Amino acid sequence: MHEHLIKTIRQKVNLTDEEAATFERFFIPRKYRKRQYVLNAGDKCQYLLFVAKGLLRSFTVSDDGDEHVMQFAMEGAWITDMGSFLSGDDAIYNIEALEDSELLLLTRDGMEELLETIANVERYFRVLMQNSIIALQKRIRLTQMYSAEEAYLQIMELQPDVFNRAPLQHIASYLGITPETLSRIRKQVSAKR
Amino acid sequence: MHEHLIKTIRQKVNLTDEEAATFERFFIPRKYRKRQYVLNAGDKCQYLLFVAKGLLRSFTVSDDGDEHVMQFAMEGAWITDMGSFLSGDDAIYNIEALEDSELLLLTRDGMEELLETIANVERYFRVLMQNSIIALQKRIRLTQMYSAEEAYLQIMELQPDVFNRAPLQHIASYLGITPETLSRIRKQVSAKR
DNA sequence: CTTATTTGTTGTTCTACGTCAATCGACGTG
DNA sequence: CACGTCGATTGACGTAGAACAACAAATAAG
Repeated sequence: MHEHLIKTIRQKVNLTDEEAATFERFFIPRKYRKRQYVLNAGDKCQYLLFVAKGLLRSFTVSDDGDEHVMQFAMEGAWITDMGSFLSGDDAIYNIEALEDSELLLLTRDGMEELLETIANVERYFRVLMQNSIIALQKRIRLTQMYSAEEAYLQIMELQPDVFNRAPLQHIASYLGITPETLSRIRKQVSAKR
Repeated sequence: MHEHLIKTIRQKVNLTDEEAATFERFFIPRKYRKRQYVLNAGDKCQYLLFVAKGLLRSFTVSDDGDEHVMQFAMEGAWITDMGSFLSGDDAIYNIEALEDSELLLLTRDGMEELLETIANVERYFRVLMQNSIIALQKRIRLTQMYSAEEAYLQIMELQPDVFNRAPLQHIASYLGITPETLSRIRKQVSAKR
């Protein structure tokens, strides 16, 4: 279960075998069933999560009860409530397993210790964060410049691996549209070809 | 002009006076006039920019010629085309001075050298990136869960310093609405009180 | 001070998407 | 196997915001 983690890290920075072994030790493996919540908004987010297997979503719930998906995370991805994890504030996001999933959990203390123990870890996380920023900006442009249909076509073309696994209602939420609208878009798209 | 930079860094990590002096030396001070472009989409983005004074915007231009604002940056903020700066790809963003501005420019090589020379720099940038992620996620939720009017009211309440300085057309673009719609929203809002 | 240019406002019309409600199918559970 | 629940689809109708066009106000330029 940890091999995936090490392989992912080594795509961005070098780790000696010894370092890799140390690194692994800080992660708590845990399994979640489909529909199980990994984090509830309002709680403190205690972990940074690495997805070894499965699919998760993070989302907020607005006053009127509507859900708004922030992120999907599949194998090899990280997910957390960054604000809560880093600052100890109450979490604003919920995190839910959309499939049976295997996660590797890193606590705040664990992370701090890792950053101090292994030189390249600080660099790894910086690079990881940079890539997240690029992805988030891309996502902002997606809804800012494209119609719902165009945005839908783009994500399906560029990230089919995630979005073919996610339920339609959550894809709609991710795009900021209703399930009804997404359903109509899909109908139109399939009619066109 | 560099004092602001050092003060900003020291809000997040410790630097000895010696380190601070070294740090400063890597930054190229440069002034830009209002309306001047700091970066043109299509060029390589050579610098990470620290705003010592003034106000900038980064934005993309879509095929139909519409502009889409990604970010405003005022004193104390950083701005760049992250993808281009880090990977050497062509820039997709333009960066323009909205006021006469004083910037401190850091090259890619300069950044690498700084990361190697001063221990806490790596940490500083990681923390900076983390905060950017939190801010970007907040921004995504802004348009995902709120109406244009609510979103407008929120940014004006939460970041009045930036948004009271930025031209309305660019605020509209940031929110993903037309200038006409923003104008009507403002009229309604002011009528309500 | 006068004229251009840019930026913001207002009115009218149009459309993409939302809302509400009903239906159908796929699962999961007793 | 019947029933309840949940997810997706479809239809009818409503609305926020876009598009287009004209105008006003503010800035810049001569």
